[in-house]
Amino acid sequence: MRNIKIKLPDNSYKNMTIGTTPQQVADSIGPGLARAVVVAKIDGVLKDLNFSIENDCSLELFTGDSVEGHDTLLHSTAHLMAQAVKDLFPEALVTIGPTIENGFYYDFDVDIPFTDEVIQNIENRMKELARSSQEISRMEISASDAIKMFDDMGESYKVEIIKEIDPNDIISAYTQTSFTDLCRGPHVSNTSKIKYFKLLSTSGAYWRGDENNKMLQRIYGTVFSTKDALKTHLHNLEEAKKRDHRKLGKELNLFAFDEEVGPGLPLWLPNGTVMIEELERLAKQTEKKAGFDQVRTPHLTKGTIYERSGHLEHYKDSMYPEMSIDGADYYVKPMNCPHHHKIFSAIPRSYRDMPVRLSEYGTCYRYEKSGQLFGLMRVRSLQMNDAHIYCSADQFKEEFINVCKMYLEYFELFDIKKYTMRLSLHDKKHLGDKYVDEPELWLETEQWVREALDEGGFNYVEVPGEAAFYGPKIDVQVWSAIGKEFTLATNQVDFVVPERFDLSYKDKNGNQQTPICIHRAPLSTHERFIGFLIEHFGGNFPLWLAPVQVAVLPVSEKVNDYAKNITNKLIDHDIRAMLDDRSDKVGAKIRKAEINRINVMLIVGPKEQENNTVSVRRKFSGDLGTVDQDILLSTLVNEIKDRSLTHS
RNA sequence: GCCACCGUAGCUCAGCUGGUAGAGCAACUGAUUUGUAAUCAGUCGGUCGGAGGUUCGAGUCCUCUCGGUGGCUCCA
Repeated sequence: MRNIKIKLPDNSYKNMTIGTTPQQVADSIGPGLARAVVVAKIDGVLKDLNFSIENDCSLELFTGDSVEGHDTLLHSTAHLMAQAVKDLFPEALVTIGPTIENGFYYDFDVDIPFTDEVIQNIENRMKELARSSQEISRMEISASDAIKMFDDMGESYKVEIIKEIDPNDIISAYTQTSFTDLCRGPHVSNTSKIKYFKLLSTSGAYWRGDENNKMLQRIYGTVFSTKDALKTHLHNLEEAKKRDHRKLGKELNLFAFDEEVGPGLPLWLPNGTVMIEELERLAKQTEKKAGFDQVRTPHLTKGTIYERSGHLEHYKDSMYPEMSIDGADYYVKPMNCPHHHKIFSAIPRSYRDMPVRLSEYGTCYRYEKSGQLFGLMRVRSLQMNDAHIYCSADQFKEEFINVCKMYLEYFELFDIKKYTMRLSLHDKKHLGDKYVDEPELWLETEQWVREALDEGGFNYVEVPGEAAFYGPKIDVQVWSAIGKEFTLATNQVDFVVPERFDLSYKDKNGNQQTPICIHRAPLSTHERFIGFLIEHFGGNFPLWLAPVQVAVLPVSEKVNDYAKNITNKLIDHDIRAMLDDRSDKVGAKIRKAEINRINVMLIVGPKEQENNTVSVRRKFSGDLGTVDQDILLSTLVNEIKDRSLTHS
C-alpha cells in the first residue's frame, strides 16, 4: 500500500498509509492527544477526525480548548441535544441549531412546553447518549436526495431549508445511530468526545426570525472540553449577574421601579440622581466647548408635526396614544427632532449662522412593548443625550467627524474599550415602506458618511438594512455585564426631514438652501448610559461619579465634633461627604462604607484631632496613612475636577 | 406583542405530598465609646403580588390579572 507524507505544524513529517485518518495520526502521536483531539485541519480546511486522507498534505489537530475544537464541540453537542429531544419526543421537528459565543442553541417545533423538568430529562438523556459511544458519520448527497430523505423522516423544516439550495448541489448530513441532521460539519467522531455540557435556558423563537411565523421552542446550552472550563464558564456567568445594573441599582439605592407608577418608568433615587446629573454636567461642558446651544421644548405636541416628520407613519405603534384637546390630537413627544427643527426655523438663518447646533436632554416617552423593557437599558420614559446639527453640504464631513470624535472622547473618559462602530445602511428592497423612497439620495449620503468615517480614521463595519427611515446612521454597540448587546452612542444623517419642515438658510449669493441635519446622541439615553456605567464599573464608580464620595468615620463619639467639622469642610468644597456618627466600632463603619462602595473613608480619632489630620482609607487600596486636611482636600478636589479614573 | 419560568417581611431566602407563616441581614430601642470589613441584648415588621374558584380547610391546586426574569421580534 502506498504511503503518504503528512506535514505537522512543527514542520515534522509523518509517513502514513493512504486512507489514514486524522484520528489515527493523533493515535500515533500519543494517547493523550488521541483522547483530546476533536477536529482536524487538512491543508487549511476543517475536516472530521475520521476523514480518509488520500494525498500528501499538511495536518493540524485541534483539541476542544482551541477555537476550532470548541466550535466543533458546541456544534456536535447541539446535535446530541436534538437527538435527545427526538428520543424523548419523537413528534418534535428539528429546525436549526447553530453555535453562538460560548454556546449553542437548537430550535424545535414541539407541542409540549420545555419546562425545567423536561430540560433536566433532556440533559440526562444527552449524558446517556454521550456515554453510549455512538459513532458520528458524515454522508454527502445531492440536495434533491436530501429533500427526499428528510421528507421521508417528516422533517418539514429541514426540507424547507434544503429547497432553497440548488438541487444538484452536494450537501452533507451527519448520523449518529437513529438520528440524522443536515449539517456542513465538521463534527466530533464519537458522542463519547462530548463530556462537559450543560443546558442553560429555554425561550421562544420565531421560525426564521419572523414574528409572522410559528413560534418554536429554543434551548440554549454550552459545552467545554474540561470539567474546569465548564465550571469556570458557569462561575463567570454567576459573577456577571452580580454586576447586573438592576441588582446594583437596588443595592446602592440608585433607582427603583414601582408597580403603581408603571413598567419602564424609573424613579431616580437621590443616589442615582447624583449620577445622572454628573453625566449631564459632563455633556453640557463638552457641548459648550464644541459650540452647541442648549434649548428646551415642551413634552406635549400636536400630532400634525409628527405627520409632517413622518414619525407618526413609522412609529405610531410605539408612541403613547393621542389625547384630544380643543379638537386637536396631542401626543407626548417620543423624540425631540421636530421641535429642534422648529427652533431652527423660528428665526431666519444665514450661511454665517451655520452650522447651528441645538442640544437638549429632553424627556421623551415611548411605548415600548412590554417584552422589550429591560431595567434602565430599555425604558418608556427617557432622556436622550440629544442634539441636532444643521449644516451646509460642505460642512457636513467635519461636523460628522467631530460627532464621532466626541463619543470616542467619552469612551476614553469612562475607559470603555470594547465597542463596535456600525455604519447602518438602507436596503433597497424596502424603499418606500421602511425607508423614504429616494434611491439616489440614499447612495449619495451613505457615500458621504463612509468618506467621513474613513477620513476620520474610524474602524467600522457596514450593516445593510439597519438605517433610520430618513438616512444612514452610525451606531456604537457595547455589551452589558450579562452579555446583552446595546447601542450606546448613535448619530444619523437626515436628508429628508429638513425639506419636509421647509428649513432653509440664505447662502452667500442670497439663495435659499436646505440644510443637512445630523441627529446625534453620543451618551445614548441617560437611563441607558447610567445603566451601562453601573455594569461597566460594577458599582465601583470613579470618584467624580460616585453618589457618596467620602465617608467620615469617627472612632468614638468623643471626636464626633471634629468629624462633623471635616464633613462640613468637604461639603463646602462640593464634595459629597457623609458622616457616620453612630455608635458602631470603626470596623463596622468601614464595612458598611465598603459595602456601599464609598471611595474614600476618613477615619478620625483623638490623634487626628490633635494634629488636624485625617487617616485615609480608600476602597481597594486599604489604609493609606495619615494626611493633613488641606492636602487631602486639594487631592480630592483635583481628582474630581479631572474626572480621574484612578487616584493618586 | 409572542414562548417559557418566577412573585413569601425593606433585602436574601426557608416553608415535604393543601392543615390559618419562619431565619439571617436591614430598621428601631437600649447598653457599649470603640483605631481600618460585622459589640451585645431586645423590639418592630408579612391579609404569602391582586381577584375569583375548588376544598371542611389554600402560601401550597385551578382560572384570570398585575409585575418581574430568560429569550424571540422591535428599537426614530
